[in-house]
Amino acid sequence: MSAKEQRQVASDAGLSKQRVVVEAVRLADSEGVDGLSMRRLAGALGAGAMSLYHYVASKDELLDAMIDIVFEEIELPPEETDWQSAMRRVATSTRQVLARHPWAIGLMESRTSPGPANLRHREAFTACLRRAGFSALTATHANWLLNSYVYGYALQAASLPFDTADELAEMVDDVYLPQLPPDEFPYLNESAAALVAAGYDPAEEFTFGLDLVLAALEPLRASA
Amino acid sequence: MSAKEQRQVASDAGLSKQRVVVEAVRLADSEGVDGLSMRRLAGALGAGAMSLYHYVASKDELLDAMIDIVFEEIELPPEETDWQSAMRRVATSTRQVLARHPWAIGLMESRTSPGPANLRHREAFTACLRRAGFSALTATHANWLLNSYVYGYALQAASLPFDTADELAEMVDDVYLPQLPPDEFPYLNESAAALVAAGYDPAEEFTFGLDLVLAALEPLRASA
DNA sequence: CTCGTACACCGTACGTCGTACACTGTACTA
DNA sequence: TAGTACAGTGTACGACGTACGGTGTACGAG
Repeated sequence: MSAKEQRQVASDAGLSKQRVVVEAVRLADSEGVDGLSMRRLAGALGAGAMSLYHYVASKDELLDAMIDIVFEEIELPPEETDWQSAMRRVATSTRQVLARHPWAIGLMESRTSPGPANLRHREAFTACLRRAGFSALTATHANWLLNSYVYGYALQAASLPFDTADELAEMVDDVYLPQLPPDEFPYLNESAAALVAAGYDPAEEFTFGLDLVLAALEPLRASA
Repeated sequence: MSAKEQRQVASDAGLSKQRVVVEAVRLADSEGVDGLSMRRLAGALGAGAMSLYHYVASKDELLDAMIDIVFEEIELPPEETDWQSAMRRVATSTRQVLARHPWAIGLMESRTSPGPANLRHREAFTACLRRAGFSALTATHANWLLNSYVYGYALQAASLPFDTADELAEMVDDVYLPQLPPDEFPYLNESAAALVAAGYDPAEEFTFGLDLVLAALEPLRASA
């Protein structure tokens, strides 16, 4: 039996790096990244804590692998459409994935080496921009700008406790206004009132900035 | 002796919430947020670990207070200039502060309630936009867009191990290219080469996106 | 001058964490 | 059948956050 077949059998019945990391992501999703410990993870897998170290060198490596799984979930830019539609797809997908795994945002800051899925993603991303007529340098700029917007948006969204217009209205009345004296924070009070009055939907906020950024980038590409 | 005077004396000699939090920020800056423990913090202050709990209810509250100190360091928008210059000042200051305290970025995701400095900052920020002629709704959009860009930029920058053109060139040759097979990652290879050839300076990247975003927002304000 | 009270501060202890290390059992090779 | 490799584990160590029950000193009341 070859080493590969052994690996195959092992992954059918017992543990495997894939299984460990996937379960870790699930645990972090449901309990938060602070609730993810090697012992709890092992418990969820029906194994002893130390068994995990046969598939992961350390918890740090586990976290790196978890981040790369998150990147795997992000759509790659489709090749058959115009660059703006493609980027919109990627950006939207990224936002959704990061909303699903909010712990990933905070983790990205501290880990420096990108995983394979991350690299594949960057390659496809710049490929799309280059094909659309951006120079290598401008594509780098666009890359930074778009990613900054998406990550920053996800970061802000993760620290907000509401997702819909109704939840927002509720929070404004029950939580925000009580702690915002109108004489000290006139503009925030005005904003809060205006948002509630307009039926402001936080879900649409993302599109606004994204469209603005894409439109601003359009004239920078050397049209084919 | 009034309670206030007592507090004054105490802050001259012994501990105080201010001293605790400031030292915690210093520790997180030098050792990373993982290196910040109540015991080590107490040690740095020449006190016992449990003494800290007279000034801070829990480590979570300490982290919240640390974040608010970071917001205190960010410049408020000056009132005497045009809105673009003001926003540029704020954005640049935010970027610098977050570069000084990279741990703060990852912390923002998990803590939901904004501190007083954060609120003051938001108020001044929207005030500036409203005075420049943006509607309350558009000001909210601009707020999201600008903050997303700045936070996202800081997040990406924090996970990069280089700050100057020279360091970049060194990293490209020694670390990136060796792990990027040209046939699998043609565009990343091209980009890396183009950046090094152009003497690309990462420090200037921030300005590019910021200017683009500001210019894109300009037509959205109802000119006075 | 003494006592009671308040409060800043701390020592100890508990449960949990990551993980080093030495150990099982099982499966396959020779 | 003996040997080897390796998946999986049990125990133990040092560090963590923090509950709890102390100390000591400062000060107003008697």
